[in-house]
Amino acid sequence: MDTPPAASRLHSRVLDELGVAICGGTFPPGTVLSVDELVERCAVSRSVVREVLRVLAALGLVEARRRVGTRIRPAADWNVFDPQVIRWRLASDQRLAQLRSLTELRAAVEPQAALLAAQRTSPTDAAELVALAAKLWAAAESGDEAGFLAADIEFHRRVLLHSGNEMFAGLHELVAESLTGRHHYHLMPVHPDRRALTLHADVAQAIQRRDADRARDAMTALTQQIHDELPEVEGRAPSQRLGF
Amino acid sequence: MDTPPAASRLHSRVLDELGVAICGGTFPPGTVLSVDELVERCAVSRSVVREVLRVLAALGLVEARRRVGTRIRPAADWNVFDPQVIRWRLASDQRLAQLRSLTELRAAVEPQAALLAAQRTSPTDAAELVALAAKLWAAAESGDEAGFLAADIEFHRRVLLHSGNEMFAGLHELVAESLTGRHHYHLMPVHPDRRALTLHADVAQAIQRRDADRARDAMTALTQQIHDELPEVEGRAPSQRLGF
DNA sequence: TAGGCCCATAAATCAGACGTAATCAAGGCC
DNA sequence: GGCCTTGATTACGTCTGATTTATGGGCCTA
Repeated sequence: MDTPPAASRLHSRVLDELGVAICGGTFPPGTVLSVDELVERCAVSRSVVREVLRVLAALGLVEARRRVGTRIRPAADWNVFDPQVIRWRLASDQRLAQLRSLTELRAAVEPQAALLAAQRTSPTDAAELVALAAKLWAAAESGDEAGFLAADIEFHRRVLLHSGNEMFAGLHELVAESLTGRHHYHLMPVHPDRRALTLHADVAQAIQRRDADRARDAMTALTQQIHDELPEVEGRAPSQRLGF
Repeated sequence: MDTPPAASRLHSRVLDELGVAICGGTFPPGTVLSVDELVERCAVSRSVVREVLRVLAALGLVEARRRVGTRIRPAADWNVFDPQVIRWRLASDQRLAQLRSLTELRAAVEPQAALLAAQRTSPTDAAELVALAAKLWAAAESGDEAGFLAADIEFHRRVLLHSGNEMFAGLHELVAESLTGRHHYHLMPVHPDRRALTLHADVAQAIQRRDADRARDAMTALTQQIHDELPEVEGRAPSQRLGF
């Protein structure tokens, strides 16, 4: 079984609780949390609280100082590339702004990844990419939403993995979270349009034919379209609660 | 004082020790480390070891399983965007490959960041960017290596920060580590050439004049040059020890 | 007012105990 | 003979109490 048994219950529960609270703004930067205080509030032992705080510190969310407590750090210091932090932020009322950031990053990274994949991937992997694009097309035509999302995630994931660059590859979870988030919050078109489907196929085909420039251009067009489809974020609107 | 007092001694010592060992290949993926074993080897208490392991688990370097121990995870699962992980990997014998990866990522991200900065940054910040490019030029002409490195880091950092995208901004540490690493391991040209200096100035000027496309193109040329200057990595050469 | 000393405080560390789940192997059943 | 059940074992997970350490702020002196 390759399923990691979902970490220890208490630790991950408290970690998630605090992560969501911090990223969601319940504890604004500057707030201090003491260990004893959290022991009471979360009804767990000091070990659990301390280990959670250590992890949060590693993610840049908090900073422990002797004699004062553990202070929430400003958002600029957070490790926004950590998948866990991304999830917490997507769960906050900043989700739209977060999705726009993620999409802008994708628009920068994925075209380059497609270019590199066209130069470096193996014939077998390229073939599987073409197959995935076809599967995506089929899922769209048959209205299989879940299948479409899964194939979409897998497609973009593979392009990143086949770029032959571990930094790009390390972004595959980020892209998956981004797509899942977009779907989960109903921020993507119900019926994926034909152009997007064509562009996915173009990317796959270009990679298979080693046409690096065309792969990059197709992916650029694709990510640009994804970006344009996101609803405008109106300044710092207090987010209309969607019921999630 | 804004200097975080360098974290607790034991914790950071053991964390760094294990991080370097794992990223350096001393413990290949699959190796299991038990808490008690580490307690002896590092001569610290269980709390310290457990907190360190929790952090390493959060960074994706290890995975704890009941009844078996804490196992090193394959490198593909590591959080390669964590600044600490980046440092550990730059300290390993994979440093050249790591620097190439970082540089390829920069080549994808920084041009887009420059484009966004040209659209979004304030006049004041743009002016400071131009000043920084000039300072860079001056440092190069007077042969001030340390000053050049500092100005270089600050220049690229600001472009990322002024992109108005927190994901790009979150990469500023990564770029700093990359530049520092390149310098520290003597992998950059001793005398920065005139073209790189010109391109820095071009980027700053284009941003100030809101010429987004020119800012992007200049940054593309710049990152491309940086990439081309890196020595070729010969397959999986066992790395000629440089004395560091 | 400036500078240095003292102390209360909360994190950092240590030590030991018990709970819990996953592994492995022995034994029985089909 | 092979598969399933079962129980002992093991190392992580959690809890608790004590002790050490560094530091922010108050207080005292010059």
